[in-house]
Formats: sequence, structure tokens, C-alpha cells
Amino acid sequence: MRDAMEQEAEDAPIRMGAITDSLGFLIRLAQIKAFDNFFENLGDHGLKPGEFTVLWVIGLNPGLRQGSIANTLRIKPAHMTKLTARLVQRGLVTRKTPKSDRRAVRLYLTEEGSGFVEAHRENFLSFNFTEKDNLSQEEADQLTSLLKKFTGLNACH
Amino acid sequence: MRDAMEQEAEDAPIRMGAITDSLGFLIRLAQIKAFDNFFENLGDHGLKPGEFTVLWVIGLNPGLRQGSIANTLRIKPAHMTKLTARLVQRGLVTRKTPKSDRRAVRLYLTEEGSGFVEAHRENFLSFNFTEKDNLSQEEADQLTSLLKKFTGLNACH
DNA sequence: CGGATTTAGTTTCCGCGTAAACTAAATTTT
DNA sequence: AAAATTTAGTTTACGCGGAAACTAAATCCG
Repeated sequence: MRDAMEQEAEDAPIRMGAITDSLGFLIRLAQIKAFDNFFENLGDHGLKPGEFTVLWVIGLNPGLRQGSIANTLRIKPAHMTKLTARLVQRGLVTRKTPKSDRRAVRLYLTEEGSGFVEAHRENFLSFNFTEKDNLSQEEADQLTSLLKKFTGLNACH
Repeated sequence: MRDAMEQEAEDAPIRMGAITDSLGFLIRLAQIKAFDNFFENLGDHGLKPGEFTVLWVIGLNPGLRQGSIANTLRIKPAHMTKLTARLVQRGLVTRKTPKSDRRAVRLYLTEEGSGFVEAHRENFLSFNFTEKDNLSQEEADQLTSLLKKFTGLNACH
């Protein structure tokens, strides 16, 4: 009833061949899933994963230069400028140019920013857990550890 | 010499706290790395990972509907339209509207498209390997398997 | 010192991917 | 069979992220 080679039948299984073993492809899928989970759990506060991460790092390193953060989090300078502007505009972050180097920009959390991180810390950290849907705790730990190795997070850049 | 709490010294180690264990963050880093590797190894042919993947799947399933591919590869319809247009424009793919359903669009590789996939198959598959930089073969396999589980690639959607 | 280079960040412009609204065709309902 | 609904794909408008060119300040060097 249906053509042998051509995919005329809608319900025919779709062959994916070797891409199902492609790290690049799998990582892209994982990215999508992680993103979905993020919004399911803390979409309400209106920040995106990247923004939250920046906020987090500023909280841990008040006064860090904008460029250092960009470098650490693998965000490009051009993007960092806009991202920072957004956070400032929301009143979560302040920029300060030190007298010692008037090119530089140092970042600090505002009161509100501090409160924000404090308020969402649990949610943000649990976001690591809720997205482990299909994984046991051990598997999740293993995945985390392998990704760290793969990305060279330990060895720094 | 430097302020205790503030990050006045440039070379001070940057604290990242719990995000180094955040799957979402790690996956983003992995994504960036995979992307870099892709372009290092086959950036010359001018296709991006997503485009190559689509080409690949069409090759394995000639005549598949555009929407089915989008669904399988988690590409949104709106994007799929543009992506397909690009591939058609490069002469790698042809679109065909079957008489049985004049809304649908079926996709096929052209001669050139077939040749293209054929020519880059090795490169494309080895792309899985070259990006395993920091990982042993066993670790890479393990990572692949965990990502499959995490993304639910086995269980389908 | 004063010109050349480097460094920090910004601005402009562009492409990718998405959401929402839309067009057209098939299907369901009555 | 006509109206309502669903389905397939496209169009439009927008935001995110990046590359390249730029501005301004600091450093290097003769």
C-alpha cells in the first residue's frame, strides 16, 4: 500500500541513523529540555537562565568587572553590555566605574538584586534537580561530572 | 592590599558557587564547545549543524513531510520554513507538494544534496569524535548514553 | 614627554529562532 | 452539502546573541 522507499505513510517510523549518537545533536536537544524546565519552574520571575547566572556570579563576587564575568561565563562583550543594561534597568544591578581605571565597569547587586537572588536561590538550585526528570540521582551526578570534564570547566580557560 | 570582600584585584579567583553543578549551565557551555568544534572541522562547507542534520534526515527518509522533520528534530515550523528555503536555494533539497494533500510539503535531496551528504558523511560522523576532546572513548559513550536518556530520545515524544 | 599599541566597553548591523497572526486545504459536524 | 474545526505551512514582527567597527582610556616605548 505504501511506497517502499519513500515516506508516503505519515506514521512510518523516521530513521535518524547515526545522528542519535552525535554529541552535538544530543546537546542541542538537552539544551532545549533544560530551557523548558527552567521556564516551567521559575519562568514567573521574568529572568532568563543567562541573566540569572550573571546575577548569581555578581552576588558571589561583588565588584567584579563586566569583562571578567563575560569571560567566565563565555558571554561575548557585545552581548554582556546589553545583558547588564537589562539588569540595571530592572534595578537589580548597579554599574560603577572605578577611579583607578576609567574604562572599566564594576558590577554590584542592589538591595533588590540581593533580595532577588536570596529569594530565588532555592528555586534556582533546585532547577538542577527538577530537570533530571529521566535520570536517577547517580546518573545526574555522572552527567554533571562528564559535562564538566567535556567543557573543561575544571581546567578553566 | 586588596579589599576583602570586593573583587578589586583582577587576578582574584572568581567564585561560581553552585552553578558549576547546574545542568543548565553546563549544557550551555557544552553547546558552545560543540559548536566551536563543528566549525573547526567542517565549517568549510558552509552549512550549520542544524542544516546538516536536516539534510541527513531527509537523506534517510526521502519524501518526509517538512512538519515531520520539524517535529522530530524539535525545530519550530516557522524556522523550518526558512531552513528549508535555504537548503532549496543552495540546490541541495527539493520541495514537492503531493496531490493527495495539497497543504503538505515533502522533501527530497537533489543529486547535489545526495552527493553532499555522501561527501561529508565521514566528516559529519567524525564530528562526534573530534569533540570528545577531553573525554576518553568510554566517557564519551557514557555521556552520549546519559544525554539520550535525559533528552528522552529513546522514548520519543 | 608624545606617538603607537593595547585594553575595556559600546554601537551598529546582521542572522538565527520564535510567537502570533494568517492563508489555504482537509476533515468533521450537523 | 454548508458551516465549523483542525491541520500544514507561511508571513510578520521581534528578541537574543554575535562580528566588526568604533570610542575612550591606559600602557608601552623610543
